[in-house]
Amino acid sequence: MLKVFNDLTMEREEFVPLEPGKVAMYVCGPTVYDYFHIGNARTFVVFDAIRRYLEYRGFKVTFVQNITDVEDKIIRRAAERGTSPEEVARQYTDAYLEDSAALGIKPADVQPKATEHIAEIIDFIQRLVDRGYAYVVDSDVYFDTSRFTEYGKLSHQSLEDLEAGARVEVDERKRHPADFALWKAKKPGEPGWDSPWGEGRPGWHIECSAMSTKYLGETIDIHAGGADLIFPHHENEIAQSEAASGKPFARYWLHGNLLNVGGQRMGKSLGNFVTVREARRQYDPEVIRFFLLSAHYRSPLNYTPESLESAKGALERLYNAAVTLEHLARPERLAREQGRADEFHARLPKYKDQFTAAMDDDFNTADAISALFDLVRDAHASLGPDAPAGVAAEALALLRELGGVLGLLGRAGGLDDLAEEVQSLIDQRQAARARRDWKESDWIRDELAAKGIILEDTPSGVRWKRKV
RNA sequence: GGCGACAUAGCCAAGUGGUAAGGCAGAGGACUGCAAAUCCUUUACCCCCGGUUCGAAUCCGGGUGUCGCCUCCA
Repeated sequence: MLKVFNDLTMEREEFVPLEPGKVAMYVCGPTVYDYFHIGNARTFVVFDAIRRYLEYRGFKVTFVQNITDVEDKIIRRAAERGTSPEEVARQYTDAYLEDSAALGIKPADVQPKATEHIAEIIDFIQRLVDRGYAYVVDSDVYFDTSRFTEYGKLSHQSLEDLEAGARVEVDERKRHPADFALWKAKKPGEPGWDSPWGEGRPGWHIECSAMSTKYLGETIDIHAGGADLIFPHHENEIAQSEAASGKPFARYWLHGNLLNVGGQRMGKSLGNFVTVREARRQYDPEVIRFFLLSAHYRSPLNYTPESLESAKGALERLYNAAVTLEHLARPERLAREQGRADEFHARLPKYKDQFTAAMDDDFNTADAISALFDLVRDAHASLGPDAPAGVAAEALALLRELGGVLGLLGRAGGLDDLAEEVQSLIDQRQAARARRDWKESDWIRDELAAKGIILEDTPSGVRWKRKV
């Protein structure tokens, strides 16, 4: 039974989608004004893994993620650079898609952009105005939070609590400090679209309500994002959507914890961030992905160079196992040993169950990964050089299957044909070893290492792999 | 002030009542021409103090410390 922690109820609940077998899932995407950083990546990677697991579990998932391509920061960035907001948005949308692909994040089924849904957004706001949930001041439109009695149900705060926070900017034109803009009147030099209230652009929160409703319907199964979006963003989405439709907006609200650096939140404003782009120069993106999945998604996770190194070592161990298994799985091998391998073979389902149980438990990726390591250790210990190829092949298939659920080990195995030059060097080295010419032998090994080919002399013959 | 988390070995991190997973790093051993990979062995007064219980890292109460949200932010 799949259990998920629902931030709306603050409880772990059985996951039951509205329509059996189908999941409507919406994850808030990036505002494209800069490269995204590893902290942002944590959320995207985590919910990508969750999506993959739901699919693995047999659900037909419709995954929607927006791209916010009109917003204050984009406009500001464009002004700084003397270019247009469209240009800034285009550049960083491309960068976002490229970096996410590198992190192994599957493309969304629908990736709507705010600027391409202005008509839907205007309709949505109009509905709120008509129903008395929004009011117009000059050419701005605000949501009237006082009218929505359940306001605060996600962040578990009342309007009074929020007011007491005293960090709300005072704006005399708003009826309540917590009221937020649905439509912002155009200021000189800003992009704008015609609307019943004058030229302007949408507020941040409304796009998600409008686009989620358009592509997934009025009530969706899962709405997710980073924990920092709980308030005000998701609170506001609930208010807008439920005020407009009169129906529950999302059944399960999932939020990923933030990534810390030096015990503090990684954030643009703190200047302590590392973009995925930068990190990619130093680490294989799969290492970054592994690191981001190495803690439970609702736990804090601290970013340090050491933890990345640790992730690298761990991932290498998994890949080493894949290489070993692939060698053992070669069909031409003669298997002379059967006993231990048979017992191991019988244990394979256990590892799959272990993995599934961990993921069923509110997507415990850290625990699920440990099932991979348990499988790998058992495989190494149980499959000697003479183990049957079929068992090795099955173990490798399972490792790839489970790794794939997490978006890992995509390159597992895949012993491609070596370049002839490389193969002849290996042959030369074998000849040198046969005549105990260690100098020549070691020289060739170093030579290949420089090309990223690692040689290992094993009881069952020389074997090679690519450096991670 | 309000709302909410977190505190487990050198480091990272699972574990929601029954002898403390997993990874990284370290040490020793096996294998190897040497390596590499791998295997075996090895390292925890579970932040503190009370309480509940036959039994608590796990539940309750009280501390201490760290963090997040309450303003744009994944």
